Amino acid sequence: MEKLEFKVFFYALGDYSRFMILSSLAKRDMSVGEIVSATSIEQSNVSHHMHCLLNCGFVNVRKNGNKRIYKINGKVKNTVEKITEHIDAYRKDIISCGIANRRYISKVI
Amino acid sequence: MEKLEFKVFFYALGDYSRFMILSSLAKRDMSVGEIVSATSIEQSNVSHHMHCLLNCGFVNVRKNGNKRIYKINGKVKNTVEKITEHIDAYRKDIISCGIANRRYISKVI
DNA sequence: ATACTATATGAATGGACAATCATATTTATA
DNA sequence: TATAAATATGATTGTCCATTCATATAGTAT
Repeated sequence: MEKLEFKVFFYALGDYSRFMILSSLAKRDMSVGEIVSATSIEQSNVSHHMHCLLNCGFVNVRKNGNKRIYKINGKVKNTVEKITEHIDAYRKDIISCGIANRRYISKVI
Repeated sequence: MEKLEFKVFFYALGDYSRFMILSSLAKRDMSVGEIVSATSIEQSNVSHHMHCLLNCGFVNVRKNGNKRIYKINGKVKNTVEKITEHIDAYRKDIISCGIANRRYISKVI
């Protein structure tokens, strides 16, 4: 594995807002407005993230009236689900680790 | 899954240097000097990363003379191997994505 | 055409953190 | 005990990027 793949993978998936957006889209296709409602992330911020996710090929988009409906890529859906399962399975270990007590991480809860 | 677990998981694993250190330790236990040789990461930087990884419970340490031998945690080893497999499997998709062309990612290759 | 809704874009700001450098600590050996 | 080897620690710096705010664009309906 080379640095480029690694960086891209962790950059794109490693942001909580983007991961939440992808988790929402794993359930069903959604417009931007629906994503905003589902995630409580502010609209322009969602748009910025969608730009990133489109750029990655992690999502596709189609028009419906003046709405844009986003759809998650099948492989990405699989990855998101696996990571979610993994984190849930190791939840206790992860939470008990010292990193969880660092200021910058604790304060964002 | 909550934000805290997510943040910890991606913070600890999502750094390329730390991931390379963990990949090395997945093969065998190593002293700091051996990690430095294996990864070409500068010594004090390795020590900082080991501090983080110890803090996480991702590695354990034992003394041998004036050396410190680090050992990877079994669960983390499993995670590192799975992520490596995953990235290798989706390598082409990841590389072809627009993110890979961003300045800050391209220039680090 | 106008007003309204939905979404996108651009610029600015602040915070997180990896890497580096210098130095301290620990252990071994002469 | 003095010196050398191995590792850790502290402080600093630069960069990346998520968020926010303000505004632009596009589509719809009246």
